[in-house]
Amino acid sequence: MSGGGCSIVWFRRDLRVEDNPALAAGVRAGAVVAVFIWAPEEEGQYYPGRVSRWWLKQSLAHLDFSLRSLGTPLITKRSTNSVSSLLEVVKSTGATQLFFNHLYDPLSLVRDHRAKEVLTSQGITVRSFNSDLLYEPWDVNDAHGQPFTTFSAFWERCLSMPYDPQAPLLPPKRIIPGDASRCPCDTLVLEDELEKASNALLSRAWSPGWSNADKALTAFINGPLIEYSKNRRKADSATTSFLSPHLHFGEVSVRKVFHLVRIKQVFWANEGNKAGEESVNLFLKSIGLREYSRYISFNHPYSHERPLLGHLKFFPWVVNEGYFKAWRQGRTGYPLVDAGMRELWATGWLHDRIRVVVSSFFVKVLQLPWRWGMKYFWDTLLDADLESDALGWQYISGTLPDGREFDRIDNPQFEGYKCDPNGEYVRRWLPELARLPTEWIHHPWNAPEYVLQAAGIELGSNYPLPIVGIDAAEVRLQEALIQMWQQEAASRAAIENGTEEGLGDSSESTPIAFPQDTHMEERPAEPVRNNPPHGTRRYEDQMVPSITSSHVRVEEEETSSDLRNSAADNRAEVPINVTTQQNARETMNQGGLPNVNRNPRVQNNGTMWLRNAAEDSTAESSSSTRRERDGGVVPVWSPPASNFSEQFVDDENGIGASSSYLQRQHPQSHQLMNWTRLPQTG
DNA sequence: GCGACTTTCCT
DNA sequence: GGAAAGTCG
Repeated sequence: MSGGGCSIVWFRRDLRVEDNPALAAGVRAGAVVAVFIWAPEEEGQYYPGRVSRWWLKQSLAHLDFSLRSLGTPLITKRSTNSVSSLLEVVKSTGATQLFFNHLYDPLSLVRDHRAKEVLTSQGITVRSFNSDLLYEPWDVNDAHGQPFTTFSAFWERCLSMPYDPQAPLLPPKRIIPGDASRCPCDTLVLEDELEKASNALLSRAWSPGWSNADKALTAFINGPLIEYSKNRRKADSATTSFLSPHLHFGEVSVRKVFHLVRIKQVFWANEGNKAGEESVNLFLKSIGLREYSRYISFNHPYSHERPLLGHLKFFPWVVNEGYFKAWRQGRTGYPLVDAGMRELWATGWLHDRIRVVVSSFFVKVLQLPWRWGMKYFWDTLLDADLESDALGWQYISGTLPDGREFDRIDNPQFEGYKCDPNGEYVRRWLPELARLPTEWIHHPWNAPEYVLQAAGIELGSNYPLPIVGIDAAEVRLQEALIQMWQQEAASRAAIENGTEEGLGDSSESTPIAFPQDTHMEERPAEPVRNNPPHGTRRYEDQMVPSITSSHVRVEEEETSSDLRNSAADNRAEVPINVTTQQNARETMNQGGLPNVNRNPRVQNNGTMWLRNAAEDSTAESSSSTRRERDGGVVPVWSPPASNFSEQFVDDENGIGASSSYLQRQHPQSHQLMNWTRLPQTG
């Protein structure tokens, strides 16, 4: 089937040689050229953060080493357009086939579709595989063939599928190298000099790379796993798997994790070890959440930027950059929150429990827009993962059908005594509180003066008073919710009266720009593509390793005068409606190929992203276009799933959305956007 | 062992 | 808010 030419194996977030179906297919087909394309500008505002790039750098080196020892190097390419780079690689190597593994974030869905389309039209055989999930999202449906809308139902179904997830594949024994002599490597600069210093400590704690991932997995299964149900909610103990960054980059196959863990479970079940059995269930559940994040992303590609429940769109977020800064710097006056934020700042890592605490505090107490928090996580987490983080923040924000109630505030004081009962975690990250007795460690504002004095604490001076009181936060939250429902009702009424135009551009439903003064993303008014490819962007927040010296950074709050203006620039782009060529005719009337592209940042990407989707998705074409099993298969718009539309915000626009910014961009508002299958081949 | 009550957890 | 699990008489 190889027909003489070699195969390109396109590595992305599957940086492993074991259980890698795309690589296996390439090896089976003959000579292989392995390629990794670094095109971060394609990610828009989700340009990978410093620690994430550090990880990637190590992981690529590791993969290159492994591939070389099997017979072929990893060719790295620096690009601003993955698809055209692929095409160049194909041409310069004379390849006739392209293999890659699926990804499910909205950007990849569109990019990969385009890659298939473009390369197929050049006569290249393109095949793609599932390597990232136990089951492809389109294979997990309810009795009516509809996607699930709650996690537990979804996961129950996954665990009771009639067929097991595929057994992991062994690594190839050797790889016949394709001719890459005319396809030189680009050097990827994934960290600059400044970042190197900040990154130096990371390698003490972490070992990226697929074989290290494998070791981490084995160590976890033979160690902490059995106690997982007991220990998993202690902030400070090394009882979690620490697999998440490995999983993010696909260094370890989730199917291998699943199989090994299941084997252990059977073993413990036979021993009658109930705790061990339960531990496996709980651990698998966290694997299930990762699956679910892809599932949600696939079925609702806007979930990283818009609440899945429509009414949350009307929540009056507190746009207060001072709060945001205090949260980032761990200066909120709530010890558990501050300890967590400083750990994140210093290490790029947070225990899952602490992520819940700090993000819940962010949304419920500070009432800052959840997407700011999500973006900060993206910039700082070692395991930053768009799908998982979007799911996490939506859960915390109460914007999922089965998420937390929005009106309930988690009290960091009580949470503190649950996950850090002895205050050790707080003392480690907040040295200024180190001498405070455990009795007060999670609520120093209640401590008697003499206790504080003895501990060397002066509240408001060397440790802040609570930035917002819980009681005040509760009151404000109730008021905000009342306002939200009023807005929602008003908007609903306006739509029913057909006067939605009249409501104008209410700021509540306008996406709120990520503050620009945080140095975590590209500087304002400077399109990404004009940035130097790397390096010169500043990550000041992350670069202050000294915790104690950081507090007195009294920077003036430049309240960004043009939040409204920058909203347009910061909103992540919207995937366009894409179809296969075979089905292009059916959907052509929807403007399947965009002719409008108002986002200066994505002009180079041409047709990949579309700011103004007004032309798309009239969704009249209810063509749930079934695809052939093999070859250039793509996600397409699917017909509206009317039974959801009452509950979910329509992915393009919320139910009851007023004529906001979004509304104007997406006048056809009542269809649930959905991607159908990007089927597995091979 | 059992029912009423309390606490914990929920993606 | 409601299920599930723990606790006490």
